[in-house]
Amino acid sequence: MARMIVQETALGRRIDDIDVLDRKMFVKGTEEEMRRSFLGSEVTGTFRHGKNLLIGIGDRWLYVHLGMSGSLHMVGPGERTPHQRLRLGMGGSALVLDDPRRFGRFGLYRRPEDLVSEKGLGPDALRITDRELAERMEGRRGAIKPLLLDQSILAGVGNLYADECLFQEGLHPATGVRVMTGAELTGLGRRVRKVLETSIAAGTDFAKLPDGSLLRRREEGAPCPRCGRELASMRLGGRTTVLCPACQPFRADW
DNA sequence: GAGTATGTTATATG
DNA sequence: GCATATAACATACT
Repeated sequence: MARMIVQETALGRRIDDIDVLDRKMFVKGTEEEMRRSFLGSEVTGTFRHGKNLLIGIGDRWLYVHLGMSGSLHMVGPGERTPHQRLRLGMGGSALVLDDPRRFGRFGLYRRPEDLVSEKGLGPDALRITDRELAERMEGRRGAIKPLLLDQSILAGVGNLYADECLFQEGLHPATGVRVMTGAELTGLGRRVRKVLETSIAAGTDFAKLPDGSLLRRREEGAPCPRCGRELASMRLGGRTTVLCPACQPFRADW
């Protein structure tokens, strides 16, 4: 979605002002380098891989990761957001990175390939094939959910979407990946793409997701969208995990 | 004050 | 090397 904002509001526009409001989040490259490349240059394109976004400006790519609470906005003249961390001015309006918790990051890359290799990212979750997913899970041990969140296996699945995918597939998050069948892995690959596509189509507004989506009300004690029984919550890999114990039976004999 | 939160990374442990 | 758990990061909210 962040990429779409840039595509629709910033593409082709010229940067005439730069405001780095949080140096701690500026993790790669220098402000000098940014000014030299960006000022007077146009936004030429975007590139996304998993949760990482690159915005081409001049001869550099602006790297943006939204962390847990970040967001991108195009704001009008004089307008500001509550937690601005970076502002790129263009003809009065500005592209703003807002992030209350400051877990987000930004920086500069020379080429998109550098981002993928430097971070060791797996295939993008929207484009990964069923076979690729199955292959990359081979030889692994442990519960499926933490593996789904591992950005080096596939890039782009976060905690909430991992829960949604496993729920849709009727798989308990702690299912041992070694006891999963080929068909289950294939189904999961297809589900990952489907869940992300559906969310994007809904503008990441969970209320607009189809009936039967866990994300519409992902909380302990809420009714399971499929069977109506109470959803349970547990911690897995340090992350809150919501599931339906009835629809997602536990089997982890690895 | 305590507990929790959509992510990533470092560190310790088995 | 691999997997797991925990803490840390920084802030908002219940």
